[in-house]
Amino acid sequence: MAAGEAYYIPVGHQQTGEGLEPEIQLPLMQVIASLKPVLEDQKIKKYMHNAKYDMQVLARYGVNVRGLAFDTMVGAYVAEPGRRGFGLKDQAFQRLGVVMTPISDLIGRGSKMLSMAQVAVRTAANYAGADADMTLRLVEPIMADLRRHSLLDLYRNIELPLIPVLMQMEMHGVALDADFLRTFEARLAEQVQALEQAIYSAVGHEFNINSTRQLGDILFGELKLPAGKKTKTGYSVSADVIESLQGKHPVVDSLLEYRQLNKLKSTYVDGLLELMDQTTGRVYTSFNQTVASSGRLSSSNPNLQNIPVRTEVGRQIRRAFIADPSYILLTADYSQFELRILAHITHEPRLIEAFNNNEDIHTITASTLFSVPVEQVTKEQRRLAKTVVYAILYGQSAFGLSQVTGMSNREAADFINRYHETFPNIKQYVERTLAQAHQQGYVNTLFGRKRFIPDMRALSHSERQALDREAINMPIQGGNADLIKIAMLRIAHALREQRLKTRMILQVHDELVFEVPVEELERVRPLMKSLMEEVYPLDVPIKVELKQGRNWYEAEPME
DNA sequence: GCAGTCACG
DNA sequence: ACGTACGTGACTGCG
Repeated sequence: MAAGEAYYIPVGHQQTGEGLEPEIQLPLMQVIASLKPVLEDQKIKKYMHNAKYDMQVLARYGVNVRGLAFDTMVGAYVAEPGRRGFGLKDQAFQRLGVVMTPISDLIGRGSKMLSMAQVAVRTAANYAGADADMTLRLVEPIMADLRRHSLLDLYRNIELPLIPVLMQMEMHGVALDADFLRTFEARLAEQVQALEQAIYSAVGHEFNINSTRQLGDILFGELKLPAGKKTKTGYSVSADVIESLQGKHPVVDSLLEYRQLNKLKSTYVDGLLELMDQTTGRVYTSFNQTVASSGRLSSSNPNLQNIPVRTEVGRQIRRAFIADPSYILLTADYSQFELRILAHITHEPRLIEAFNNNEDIHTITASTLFSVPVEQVTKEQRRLAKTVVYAILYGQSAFGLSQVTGMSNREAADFINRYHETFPNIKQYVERTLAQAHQQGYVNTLFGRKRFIPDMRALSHSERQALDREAINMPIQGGNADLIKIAMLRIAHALREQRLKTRMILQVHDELVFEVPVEELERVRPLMKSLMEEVYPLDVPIKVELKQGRNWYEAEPME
């Protein structure tokens, strides 16, 4: 096909539209049978836009697309991950100056939305033809961008082959324990209701607890409690502000508990039940490959990358994520991955030494932070230390640190100083990275993934600082993303080649979750561990922790 | 559709 | 004096 040329095969329209015989439409099965050999032929190259989606649709009709040579959505993302608008219409406008017809012109929007089957053949043909045509015409300019910025290897060797891997994960889905969720739902509903009543009686009247404005008026107006930080629209009623009011009014504790349990109920329990497929009992997330400017994946509908783990009651949600009968969930978690990448990039001797001696960095930091012996560090303290270390690394101020930890501004400043004295190369890395960002206009990861940093000359001080922090974060967060993506490719390859029934089902930034037939466990455990740990040799060892269980709660590693 | 809040790495 | 780690997505209220 050439630019400006496209073909449309009408199938499944409810009406063909004016002037067209019904015979213009072809039987679905006949069309599939004719196209299948072409679509499945490795030698016939395909250019697609958002291939993961179309390949999934075709897969449901038994067509396994081979020969994917270019995905214009993923290509545009790799070329400039910091920007938004990788949709076909956005790209056609940005790169070709073509204003495409939005789909809403054909099918409308909202509740009265039509399906494509209700659109006349000529209208659909023009629309679909434009999609195919623009996809073809976008390949060259995007390819040229990738080449110019030395991004072709990253694109060809990582992002493009990742598409079918993500597709398989999405299609396989995750099994849920619906009975558990419904029981949990009932218990939460009861507790939330009781807390509502407790809040109303503590305040003296009913109101909408979920309305930040009403809540703010009551706490800081009616009850005259001391207001904390402000937002654009009024006084903040976020958890840290309410926590600071503990002991000052009986409503505070109920309010905090209400917030936690209501969040759990609406987002997780109700949300998951809503999105569970009633026939398969599974949820099917989308792994978005073109959203995060650091190169990470994101997950939506439902988001399975933010399932609670930090509090015990929240963590219970993980009991709902189960393996099929005769299967086991296996999680493989990169331990302190970002810090190991940092150690590698910075060649920081103290960090490298600690990792080589197999010491637990966060526990050591926690023992310093809370002045307790290493053996007495609690889970909670370790978790806080972990937050603090990353916060400092990415430029948090003494003030910010004091807010999170509850220590004084002075103590926080001392802690940050001690941190930088202990790990002097980290400061050097920050300076080097900023210099590169300012001089070259971009920063990059070990595998050449780039994030462009705009010219800051016209920006305010705080805007510049924000960009600086993004620049410092990107090589670490993006490097992490590079490495786990490579591991995923090798794992997918190994599972296929060794004809294993094990399926990779989730990726949570530094963790992979597998559904493993019981009889494959002994084989798969060491296989996953070595593939992940040997993904790319760093200056420090890479450590992966495995855990298994009937559900995600039992299989949840330490961090 | 935005703002605020809160869940995760 | 100022504003105060990075990266995400979902839910709710409100105009």
